Amino acid sequence: MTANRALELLWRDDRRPARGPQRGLTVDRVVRAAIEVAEADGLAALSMRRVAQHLGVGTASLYTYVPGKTELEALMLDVIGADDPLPHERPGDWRAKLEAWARADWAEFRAHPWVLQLVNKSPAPGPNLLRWIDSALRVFDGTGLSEAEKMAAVESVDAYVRGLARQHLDQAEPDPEQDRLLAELVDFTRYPSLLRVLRAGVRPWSGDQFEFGLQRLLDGIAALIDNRSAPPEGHQ
Amino acid sequence: MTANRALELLWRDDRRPARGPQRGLTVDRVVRAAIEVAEADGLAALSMRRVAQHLGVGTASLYTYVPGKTELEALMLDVIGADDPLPHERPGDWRAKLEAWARADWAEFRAHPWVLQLVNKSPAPGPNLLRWIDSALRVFDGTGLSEAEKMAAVESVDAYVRGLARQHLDQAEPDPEQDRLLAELVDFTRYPSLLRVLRAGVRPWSGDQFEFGLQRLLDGIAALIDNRSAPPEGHQ
DNA sequence: GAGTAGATCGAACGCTGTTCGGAGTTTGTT
DNA sequence: AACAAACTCCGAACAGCGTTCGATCTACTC
Repeated sequence: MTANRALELLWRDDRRPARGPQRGLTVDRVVRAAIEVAEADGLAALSMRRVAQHLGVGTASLYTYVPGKTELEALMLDVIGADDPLPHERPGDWRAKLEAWARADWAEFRAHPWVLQLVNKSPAPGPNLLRWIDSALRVFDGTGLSEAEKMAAVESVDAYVRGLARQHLDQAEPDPEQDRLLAELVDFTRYPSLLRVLRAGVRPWSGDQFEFGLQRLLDGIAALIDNRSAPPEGHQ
Repeated sequence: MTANRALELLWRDDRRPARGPQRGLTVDRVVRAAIEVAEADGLAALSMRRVAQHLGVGTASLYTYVPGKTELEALMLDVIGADDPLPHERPGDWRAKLEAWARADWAEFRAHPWVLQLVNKSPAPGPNLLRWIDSALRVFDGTGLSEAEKMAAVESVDAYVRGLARQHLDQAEPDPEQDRLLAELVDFTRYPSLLRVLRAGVRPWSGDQFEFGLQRLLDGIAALIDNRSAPPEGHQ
């Protein structure tokens, strides 16, 4: 079962074998090399051959450190976020903490697109993921939310940030030639509401609207929390 | 430029050539065949060879209908959502319309995972996308939101639905054996908040929490709209 | 009828992740 | 000291991928 081997790797069960020649590398060096390739030339350029080449090693040798590419990707993901500050360590109340984390995550995805493309591909949870979930849940301590609501709130903000980052990522940069062709092919008067938005200078999926949705979502969570902590008053 | 050809295809600029033998297929049949393959065996099984085989045709022939796989995927995406009801056509006020659309989209992504995996990969906007954006924007007519805010609201809900659907999709189904191994490898007392949530019977990223985040986000948007439409009263 | 643009598609190119088997190295046991 | 087991390393190969090339055939224009 490949998922099990992934688990063991993620949780660093590296009992080294007793016999055989000494290893020339470590799992960690392989993972770091993979990250360097992805950072330099993008996720599309990440291949076992490239990673091996970067390490000055035969391709097949990688398979003594890592069972396959999927597991390597899972390790990359768990390593990359290890140094980020945790949500509960940030200053302020729950809202300030979550806000700061969301902005940092958003910035991270813009800076390292490959992380976003890899995210959610992991076959098993790693230490960093669990650490992060625990921290994010802790942010809601004392808010009066139920356990299910805490988890839901965390998932919601996470889903929003990732979803918007993905839309932004896959959005091609504006190309005048393509815009010209589009204007030529499409009768935009058929889309009056869209036309009004475009005329107002708004660029859909540009990422400019990140704060708007974040604030609305946090407003909604705040309203729920206020309702919970407010004493049952007169009406109703 | 491949994106331009994609645009022309999406907007059906099919000026057929004057000379040469008659074509055995149409772009539409190729796209439909591709969708059938993805529907049957998943996106991973979608290859030009598979599509050609499904049509009883040589692989290279596909390239007379479609410039490449990327463009074929773009066409698949534009075709698949063509029959869905548009947001502004649904009953009720803006909130009811958006809610109904979000639920339908969520259900669609669960039923046809390949759509989610392909989404945002399109090199150019198709008719269906523009039609949908226009309709979604129309939902906010008369709410007092600015054009930028309307677009932001649409993007937010869209990002949330897609983000959560992706998390749910890539979540492996629970495996007792793997859970056992995880429990063996991991000291869960290091993650007390997570432990409390799990003990409460909550399954993270199960998708059960879809409604929670949707309602919070819509609450936040509603609060903004109420503020806008409320007459400037005494205090403030 | 000649010329030509286009349709079809087998074969090949360069790429991918992965497996196999042989050669070399270290260790534990006898 | 000798041997066997266990392990590392890795060139070569396998099956699959998207795409291109070139030959062959077709149907239209002049």
